[in-house]
Amino acid sequence: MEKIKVVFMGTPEFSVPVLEGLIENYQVIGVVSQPDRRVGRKQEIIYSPVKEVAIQHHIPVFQPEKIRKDYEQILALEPELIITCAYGQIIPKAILDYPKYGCINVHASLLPKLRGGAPIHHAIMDGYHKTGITIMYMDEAMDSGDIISQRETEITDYDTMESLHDRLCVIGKELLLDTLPSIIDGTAKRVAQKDDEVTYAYNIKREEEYLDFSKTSLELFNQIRGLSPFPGSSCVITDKEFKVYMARIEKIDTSKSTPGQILHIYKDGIGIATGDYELVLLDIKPFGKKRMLASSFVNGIKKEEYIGKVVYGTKQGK
RNA sequence: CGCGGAGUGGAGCAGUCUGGUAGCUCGUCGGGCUCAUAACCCGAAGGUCAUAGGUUCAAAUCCUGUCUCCGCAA
Repeated sequence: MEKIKVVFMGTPEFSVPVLEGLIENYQVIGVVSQPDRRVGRKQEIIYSPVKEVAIQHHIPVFQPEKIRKDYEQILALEPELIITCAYGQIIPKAILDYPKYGCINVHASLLPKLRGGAPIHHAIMDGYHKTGITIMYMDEAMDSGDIISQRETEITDYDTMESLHDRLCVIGKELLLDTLPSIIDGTAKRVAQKDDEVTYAYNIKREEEYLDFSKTSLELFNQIRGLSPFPGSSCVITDKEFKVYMARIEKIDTSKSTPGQILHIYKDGIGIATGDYELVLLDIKPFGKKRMLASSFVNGIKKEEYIGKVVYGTKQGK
């Protein structure tokens, strides 16, 4: 049997297992990824993870600045099937209508929940207890097309954005490979999304990283885990900026304390008052330093200089 | 050359301004106490102070170059 000609569109690490799965089983004739950006302190050009994989397999890479206008090269490949996964741009109708077997998207949530660019972060931040992968037909809006298949995974208290990401990208690969045969032979189901159940998961904005200690300990706990390790949650302790990557909740009523006040220096972390219970920061990165366990950080400080001080979300928080 | 921070025993820090004996909190190892312990007591090991050069009687400390790590901005 001749292999179907597939074009893959994706950018970050999340898309890599999906692409690799396609390369093993289908004929990937082209890869589309976001344009190279200058990254880091030295403004070096780093290729996207998807582009790296494509180069390794000698697959042509296309990086249009705006695919809405610049898509002729992609159609010229004559793809029979297009798979997208965290590509980062809206695909124009001219592309959607072209392939014989359609344009299929792999999305990291149980649609119609969490439409948008940061479904993994938001699944944890917004307190979801389960999430998953959706395979769907694309339409011209964001993540709103008909659903073909879904697969769930539980979110535990130990999950971070990183652990959930790593699990979901494997599920995404498996579910896509399990689903594609039915798409190709025309037996795939096609279920419209329920409009009244839609929620959104927009890309994380800078201000969503700041920790507001007047919130509840659970909200803060979810925020920290949902942003760990990237981009991380931020706060300011004794005038120095910190990133926070993990915390735990200590069941001490702190509703009468000033939110953000440091109540205890524990052996494993820094105990801070929130809107309800104490939140203990466990895994942090002080300004200019490497990421470290809070137990290590605590070894290097004079406790009496910290206890009683108030922690803010930003320097402007004062 | 976009802006800024940092490199000191295994970990986290102080010491640097004002040059003069390598310090603190942990960890590790040995011993003690204890029914027991992540608790407590006693003791020990472990550091070319990122790196190269310069100034000096003397450099972790002052000057210059280099490397590495980190935050911001993009």
